[in-house]
Amino acid sequence: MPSGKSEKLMDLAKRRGFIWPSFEIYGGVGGFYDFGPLGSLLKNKIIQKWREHYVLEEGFFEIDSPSVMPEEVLKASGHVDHFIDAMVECQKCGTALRVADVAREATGRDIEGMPKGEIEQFIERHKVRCPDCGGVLGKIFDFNAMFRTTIGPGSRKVGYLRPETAQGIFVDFNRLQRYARGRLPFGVVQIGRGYRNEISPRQGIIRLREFTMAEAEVFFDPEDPHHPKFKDAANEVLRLWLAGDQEKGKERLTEVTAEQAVKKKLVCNELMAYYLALTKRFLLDLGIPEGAIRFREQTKGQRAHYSAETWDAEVSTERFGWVEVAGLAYRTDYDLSGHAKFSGKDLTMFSADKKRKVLCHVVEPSYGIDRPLYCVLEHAYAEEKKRTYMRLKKSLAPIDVGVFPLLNRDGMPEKAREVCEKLKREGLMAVHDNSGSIGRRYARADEVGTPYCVTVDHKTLEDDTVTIRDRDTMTQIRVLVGGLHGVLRSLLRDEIKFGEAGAQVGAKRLPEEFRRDTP
RNA sequence: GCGGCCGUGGUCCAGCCUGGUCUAUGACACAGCCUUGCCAAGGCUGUAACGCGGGUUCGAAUCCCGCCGGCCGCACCA
Repeated sequence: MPSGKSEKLMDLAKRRGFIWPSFEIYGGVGGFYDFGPLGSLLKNKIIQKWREHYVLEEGFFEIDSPSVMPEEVLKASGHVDHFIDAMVECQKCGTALRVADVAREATGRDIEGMPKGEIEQFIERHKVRCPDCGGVLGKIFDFNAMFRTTIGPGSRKVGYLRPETAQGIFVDFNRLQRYARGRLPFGVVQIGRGYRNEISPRQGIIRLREFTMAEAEVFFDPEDPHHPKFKDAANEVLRLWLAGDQEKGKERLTEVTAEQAVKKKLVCNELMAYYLALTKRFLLDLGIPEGAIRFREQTKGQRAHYSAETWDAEVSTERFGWVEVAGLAYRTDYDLSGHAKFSGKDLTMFSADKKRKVLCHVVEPSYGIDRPLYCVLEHAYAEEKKRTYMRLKKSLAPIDVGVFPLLNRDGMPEKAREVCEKLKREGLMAVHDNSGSIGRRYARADEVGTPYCVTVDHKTLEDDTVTIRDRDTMTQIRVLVGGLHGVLRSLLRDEIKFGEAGAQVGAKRLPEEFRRDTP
């Protein structure tokens, strides 16, 4: 058995079908992971929560655009030119190396960001050779981290797998702004896969070559960066790690409310502050504890080519330290201007309020889905004495309820199966399990975070009641089968307290108040 | 991509140095049956592995090479 907590978590995740290495029978490929049956359910629930915040609450428009994009789009977005590393190939042994690495190893100097021509001179002047075989280095070439492909037969039409879903939104801007009917700000979201051909992926599910992202582009008038519901978020406390403090090597966090952050100009505008607050709420909603959340301002050198200010939402993990789970970037008019220039189309918008044309600016809250999923698993993982269980939020648990017979005889298995089928028909994710002992079945359910277990026992056969066991407290209540679905539903939605949802187990008769079929 | 370590059933591991009774050890997990009146109990039975490819050898889990993958450090992470 593995010893560390994170090893045991990963063991559980693999064993029980949350996360698997992809293409395993062929030895696997780095940077790719499969979600197993439980992982898929969990991932979908996380996405569902995100939709609740951004599509329902914020009223943003969700679109779904292709993963393969023609070259022009990514030229305009700057990805073809900026999403790159300068590489050099050894003329003798043929290995490709990052120029900046070779140069640093050989000369101790950092040439990051140096123009291509100068790099070649630099290599020449310092006689930098291949660190593997000592061979002469060839021409500098760019390694673009996008996966390249061709569209249609032949190789004339170049395409790329999108590195972010955002560009699919920007290129639809004209149709979207018409859909928004002149109202600003408005937001558009897209949930989908993005692709980045990492040179060397590491850290399991944290650095993937193909991953799911949920991105929101909030379009606004740069002269009016207000959020209509800002007061709802104004008092949310944000823990900020300012760029200035990072540059000075200070670990200090600044705690301010969203409102203060704007007033003190720690954050560029009200919209940014609002979405920082919303991001915090989303993470809390996933069950990440408040103390494990912070916002780190990217320093100038860390920021993407399109960004004027970026905040990373980070979650503290045992295994990987602080993990970036979302990036909130002030993209200004970079993308719309770029696409306007490259396409020749007018991408301004007529503001119904201001009665004038506006070139929108963009604040982009962009979330990974895979990383938060890992964080959720790690924070939910709990060990108590001999018990291992996932303290997942009820609304995130892949399985809602397990249904077991107490014993495998006297018609209990049949009855349990019948109850399980009924719950499934009512729309609950219910699973039946009758192998091993009752204790083992509870343990199996605990391990994957199933919040409730229903047990059919002898009393069920007499009075049609079953017990419901609570995952976290291991206590039980007894309810009528007829009202079971309603009780479970209310429990799962946190509408009633467990102890008040049914009769105490051990009571000789079900008290009157619980003798009704629908609570 | 570099340097170091590593890769045996679902999981964790023994065996490797010192090739051969290895038709591969153990534990846990899983499936079936028995048992079982509520928290991983017990009994029996069963499924199941030497990362991939090449080489050395009469013979390779074991020695050598390449590839793939993993972990740690460096770098990268728009």
